Amino acid sequence: MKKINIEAVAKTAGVSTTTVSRVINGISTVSDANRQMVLEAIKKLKYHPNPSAQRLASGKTNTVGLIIPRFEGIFHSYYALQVIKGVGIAAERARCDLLLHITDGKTRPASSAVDGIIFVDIYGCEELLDQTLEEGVPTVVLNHYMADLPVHCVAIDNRTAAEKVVDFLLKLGHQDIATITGDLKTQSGLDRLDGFVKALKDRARPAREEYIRFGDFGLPSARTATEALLAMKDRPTAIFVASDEMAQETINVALAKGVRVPEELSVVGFDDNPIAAHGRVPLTTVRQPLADMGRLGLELLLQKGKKSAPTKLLLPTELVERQSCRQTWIER
Amino acid sequence: MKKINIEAVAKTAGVSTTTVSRVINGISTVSDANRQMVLEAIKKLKYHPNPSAQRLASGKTNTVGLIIPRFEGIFHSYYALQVIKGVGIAAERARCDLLLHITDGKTRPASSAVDGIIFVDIYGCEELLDQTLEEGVPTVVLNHYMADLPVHCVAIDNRTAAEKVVDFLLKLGHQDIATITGDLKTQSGLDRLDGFVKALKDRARPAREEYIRFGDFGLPSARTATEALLAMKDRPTAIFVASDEMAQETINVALAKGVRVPEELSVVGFDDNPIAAHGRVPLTTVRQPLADMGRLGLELLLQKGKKSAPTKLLLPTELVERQSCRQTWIER
DNA sequence: TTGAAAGCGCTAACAA
DNA sequence: TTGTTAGCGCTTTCAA
Repeated sequence: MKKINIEAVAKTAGVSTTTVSRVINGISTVSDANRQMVLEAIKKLKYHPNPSAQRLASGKTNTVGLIIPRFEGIFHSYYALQVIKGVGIAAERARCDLLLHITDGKTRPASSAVDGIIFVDIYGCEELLDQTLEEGVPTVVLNHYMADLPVHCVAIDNRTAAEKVVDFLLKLGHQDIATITGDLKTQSGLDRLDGFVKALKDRARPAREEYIRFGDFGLPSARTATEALLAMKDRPTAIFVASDEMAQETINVALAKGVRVPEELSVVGFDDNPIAAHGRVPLTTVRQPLADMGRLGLELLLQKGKKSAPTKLLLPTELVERQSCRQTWIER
Repeated sequence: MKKINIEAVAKTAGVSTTTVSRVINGISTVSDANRQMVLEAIKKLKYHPNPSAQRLASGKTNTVGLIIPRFEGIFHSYYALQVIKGVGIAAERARCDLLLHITDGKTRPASSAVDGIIFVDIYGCEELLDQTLEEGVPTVVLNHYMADLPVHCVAIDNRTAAEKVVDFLLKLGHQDIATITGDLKTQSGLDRLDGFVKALKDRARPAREEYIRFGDFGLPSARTATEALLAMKDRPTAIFVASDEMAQETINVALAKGVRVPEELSVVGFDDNPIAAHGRVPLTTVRQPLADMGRLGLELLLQKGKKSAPTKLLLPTELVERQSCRQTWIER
């Protein structure tokens, strides 16, 4: 049993290896007759080109490194898998290999192993990012907008999203709007709060300080915050919660205390986590295009490479109205 | 600026490329003096071996393909990311590259691109599996025990887990135990039901047919099933639900109907999804070693290769007692 | 439109 | 313990 390599194909097709290579790579300067012969030989021998050899000879890896920071939160969140899915499907479509690297912030794929690198979030990987930029590896950062660094970014427009939520609640007649934040060490947590505060300020309805409660995306923090909010003498009529999971907990706490949702309390979440659509009170929330973020990240990397100026994409969100919010004037 | 390859290192170190190669690959037949020189040269030049060249020359890819079937369910589940994490961390430790491939069941990495392949679940990828086995690529299937095929498997012992749950509930004094199943098209769904039924039968307490309600891992199905169960004249005192998410919904429905949990109804879930620990009623559930499953899968692939007979691993689960179950005799 | 031949960067006999 | 040398399988100039 002989090895099936490009030479074997060339021999059975009666052409040179160069011609076979041309057919494989879709280079047009091959006569139809020869192309047919080669194609048949390939099929007959069940030939598959050896990727390592292709890469070595061409200098192109056709591979993108996908780096996931190894902090626990990311493995419990809804979003990481959605982003991976987006990147993965785009990669399959582009016939590009994905090198998955779950990192502790120290290791990453060798530059010569990839044409580019995608960071899914950057938390704990700042050094790695500096390295790749220094080495000139084309790089995209997802879900974290880095204004200062010369790197492609695709992120969610959390501020505008928060603004939309505020406007939505104001339009429903709410005067007393509170928020339960996410982890302010994360950009999403911070931006959602900033957007909330700024929106209220811009609309001459500055947020009361006691209406801002700090959570960390964890359920216990949501519980505590909600309890504090509901125990207030002049408690809010609406709460903007920084994640759907937390918002679910807010609803649970409210209902347990006999506070009806949405009749007495409106709640808005963030994520459009499918679990939120089916809970006791279908949650009004903000949908983020997570899979799109992944897809765009890959496409950006493939198109731009390192040539162009860093592209910064801020993806729009969409408010999904379900049944956890209510107009205040209905009950007046 | 010259290219930094193994020859450049050899030159600055004053040795042959072979010696450099030996140092890189940790082959011991190198004098300490030379080793030092080489190491210094590597550091000085910031040299990184070219993986494609290494692979081509050695015939070993040092790469494992990780195949994820592209059906929606898998991206909404808690488990996929945990398994990926397990595989990923083990791969980082073994200094082995992971080729992530999200597939529609048609495409997969070329055999020559990987030393082996791991399927995370097999749903929709049966053909691909046949191909890899036929081509003699070392293969591991995770989360699906395939008794007949000569392939390494690492899965969860769902039957025994269900049995444990039954024994636990029986010990608490429950006579009327119901179950809400997962999607019976999945192996986990099916095995959890089988284990449940068999356990009751073995203990001479055969399950009543009306106490078996069919869900599909989706929240609406859990809601419907729970409502039906609670509406029964002689409703069960305990329900074993095939996933934590569904179990949460069961609790929600029960509480909404004024059925207290655990006082009037005990509920056991499956997964140990972190969200279940923090809900309104901390959920008693079954913990599956998902990350371990991933890790073991990779280690198995690396150790065994295709040489040995197929290894079939069934990982044990652990019952995590929280507060959603209660002894019946307390309230009597 | 075709093919000969020179690498791509590395590993592994083999000989010294 | 070291180095020489012949590939690994492919791409790509260059000349025909």
